[in-house]
Amino acid sequence: MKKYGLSKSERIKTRREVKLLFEGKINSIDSFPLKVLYRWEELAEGEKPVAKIMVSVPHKRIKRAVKRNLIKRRTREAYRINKEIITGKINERNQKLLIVFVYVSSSVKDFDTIKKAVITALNKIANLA
RNA sequence: GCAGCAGGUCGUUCCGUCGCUUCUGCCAUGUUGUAGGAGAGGAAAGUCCGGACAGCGAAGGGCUUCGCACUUCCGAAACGGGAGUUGUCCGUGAGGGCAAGUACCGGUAACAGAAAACAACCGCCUAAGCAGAUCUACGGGUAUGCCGGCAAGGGUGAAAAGGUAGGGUAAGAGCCUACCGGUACCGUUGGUAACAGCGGUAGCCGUACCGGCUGCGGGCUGCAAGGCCAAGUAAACCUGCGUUUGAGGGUGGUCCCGCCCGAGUAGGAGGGUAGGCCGCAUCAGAUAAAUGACGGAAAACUGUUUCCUUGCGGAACAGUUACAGAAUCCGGCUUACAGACCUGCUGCUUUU
RNA sequence: GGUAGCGUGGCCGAGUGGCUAGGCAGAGGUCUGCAAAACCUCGUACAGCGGUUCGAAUCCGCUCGCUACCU
Repeated sequence: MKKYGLSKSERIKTRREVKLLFEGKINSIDSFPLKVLYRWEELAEGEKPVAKIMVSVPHKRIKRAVKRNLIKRRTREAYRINKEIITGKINERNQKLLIVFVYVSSSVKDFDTIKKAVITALNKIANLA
């Protein structure tokens, strides 16, 4: 796994995994302007320990597609730069970690604000694990 | 110089670090390599029109229904575009917006007003016809009434049956005449045409909207169309109709002509699934949806400050750099948009 | 992605071209010793901007917001 990469395999792409996050017993962290939901999963046959993420920005709060895209890119970027915070824990537990970042503000925040929120959330996940 | 109108073009650039999607090659398959290439728009938007494409019985006829409607050219087509015609509204102006087939038939026109369309409430008139007090020279016949006539005047209204003047009359009226305005028709000139100009003829003379009528066009549904693969469940239950005496279905709002399938079918309640591939790209081609993040320069614009300068300008600081993100693909329309540039033109001001 | 529909006071909701009904809630008053009930009175309502028309909630465009359906 690249140290600062974020390829397809590190993103949640199937309906099954989304269902797990929103229907099962989940852990939630508020870190304005984000709400972070995460869940540890046992590895399936042949899988390696990995963290998979998705970013959600509701149309109800941000009307323009350009702005929603911008927020998603900034959030992914902030995770990409700082994901090493949790990579150690994942290898230690030998599990799969699913994370979803839900944007809860109604205005577009700059990169620094989002970055701080992501770092705070990742640190909490690492400490609680 | 300032303000503006019309048409067109563009709509940030460069460097560094770290990333994303995809294609090709290589090493030989790293579910995470390496090298090189490609990677949002003028509106990608709204989904308002039109087409390609796909499925649905041949998509045939009648009725119904929907859309369009000055002329001409372009266009595959469009409720599209160019140029033009007429009317009307806005603007000092350059210009801009809107409208336009037809009038045989029908409907509507609140409130106000006499009346909103074969007009007659007030009003004006009493010539002709009938009756006829007073009067009478006994022949009549006045006032008046009846029967009627008229459309000039009436504070309304968005709109009132062409306007002015004269004649005419009982009173009046295009009833008649002159001039003016409009309409229709004829001729002629120009124009492909809409139409315009000129000449003549006809007293032919209010308006708006809608329906109707006429002509032309349209089958419907839309890539969640449609096709394939994989996985899984329930061939079970209830009700109606039916098995060659034919239920039901096979595209449209309905009917008809004809054709086909047919032993099940329609509804209810309940259960399962909701993954992948094609469609889907002539160098964007994703699919929880890539095309970016951060930092530093440059450029442009705006504002402020002070200084220099006759002035054009220069410097410093601050701010701004829009609207907006492809999802089958094209042609238009509409809407959003910081700012810059080009061409033609208009108004005002100044100088010559 | 595509296809439909809706928007009328704080809330619900009628209104098919002529002053925008009605109910609930709210405010003030009458009544009462005080309340309730009843009665009377009151208010920047047609999502926004244009167009057609003498006149638009209504008809026609565009914009905004909301909802439903198609897999």
